[in-house]
Amino acid sequence: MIRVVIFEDNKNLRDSLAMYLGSSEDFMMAGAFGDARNALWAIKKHKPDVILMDIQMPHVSGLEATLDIKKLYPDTKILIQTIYEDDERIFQAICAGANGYIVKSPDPEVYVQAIKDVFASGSSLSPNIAARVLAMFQSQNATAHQTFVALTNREKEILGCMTKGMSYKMIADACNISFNTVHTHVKNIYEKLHVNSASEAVVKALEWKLV
Amino acid sequence: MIRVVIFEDNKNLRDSLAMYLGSSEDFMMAGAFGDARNALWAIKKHKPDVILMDIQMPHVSGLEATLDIKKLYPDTKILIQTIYEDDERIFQAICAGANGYIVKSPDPEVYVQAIKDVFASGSSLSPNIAARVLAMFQSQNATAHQTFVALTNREKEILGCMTKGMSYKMIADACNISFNTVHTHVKNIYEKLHVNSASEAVVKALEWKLV
DNA sequence: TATTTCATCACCAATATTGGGTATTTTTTA
DNA sequence: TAAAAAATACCCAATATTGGTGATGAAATA
Repeated sequence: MIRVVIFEDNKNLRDSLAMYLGSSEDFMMAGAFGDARNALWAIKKHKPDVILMDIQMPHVSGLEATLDIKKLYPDTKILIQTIYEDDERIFQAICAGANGYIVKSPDPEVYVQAIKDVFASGSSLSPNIAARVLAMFQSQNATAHQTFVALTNREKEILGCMTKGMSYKMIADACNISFNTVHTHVKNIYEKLHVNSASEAVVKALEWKLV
Repeated sequence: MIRVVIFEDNKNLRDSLAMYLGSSEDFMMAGAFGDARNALWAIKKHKPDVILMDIQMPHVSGLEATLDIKKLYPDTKILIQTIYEDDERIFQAICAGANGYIVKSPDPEVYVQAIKDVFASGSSLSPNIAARVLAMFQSQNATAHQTFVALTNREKEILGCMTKGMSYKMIADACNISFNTVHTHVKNIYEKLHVNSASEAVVKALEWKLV
């Protein structure tokens, strides 16, 4: 049996979920709470295997609670359930240590399956959440713009120096060219990148993985 | 009906999958191939909605094929199916543009559900693959340094402006403070970050996710 | 071969940044 | 409530950056 604790501020949903899960032989409902203020105490007392956690709750958000719980009980699986599908919230939830993220559904079997998956395999993502996660993952490791910004080798080298915070003088020294030549290259880089300061150039260089 | 093409070198599995999916009213089996050498031609001809792609295949690996297909047909969903669950392969598959990643299963319903999910929601991940992806995601976005660099809110705000390439003047304007105050904050930021130029500060801000 | 691109260098002038110091007010914390 | 931290602001001087123009030789390209 999987010991489950629920944090969900909507009383209706909380009660129906508790009843539905409690009536199953696979689950042992260890507690259901309307907010996460006493979450740590509840975890300590009820020792759940899986926690079903709403994001939007009064007093303490589900993300904060997740962070706190994971610090003390890293092995307890936390399944975020929410109506929000924006990248920012998904991102925060994952970084807080969530083991799964499902969108609220009227079908209780969705919860049953997700809890079982989290318990057995360590994770569960709704298909549309999975799509967002993969997209974020891809964009973090993207190499898209390289083709569109044609920096010469020297320019890339100098831009690389700039991302290390080097001044014109230092770059000139490192590349064995004159200060004025560095200046010229920098001007060309700025034009190609459509920027007009070192900071902007550095940000683009890192974002677009030009160096 | 969802048009499906299969690339799978194991003839037994390929044939049984084709038969199983073909007998369903939800799917239209548009082709099943033992390797991906003529993948692009096959896609062009059969115009599938979803491609079931094995990783380990003779001649051309499923990852290479995925990369090639996604370049020309970015909207065609590619579902990787494999026995491998190592991080490296999962990582490569995602970066190649895969929309889903499922572990081979003896239960054909697993494929049915995964294909439907990919088609409807854009993605599908086996629970244990999802766990690996989340773990990679978390480690990539580890926020170790935050605790050690105590920037005030105002300082973070100004550092944020700097990552957008704004000058002191622009920052002063945006934050409704004087040029001199911006100067003071910048000096404090540089001291806390142990840097002495905007570029360096911006790089650290991005690397350490301080903004 | 003619042309274009790349890498190099120089000069000038305007503007921006950086580092130093000092100081007041407000907010937070002990 | 007293002390500390944060946010505000100003001054000065040295240095760095930015944008402009112009130019040369080498290498790649058409």
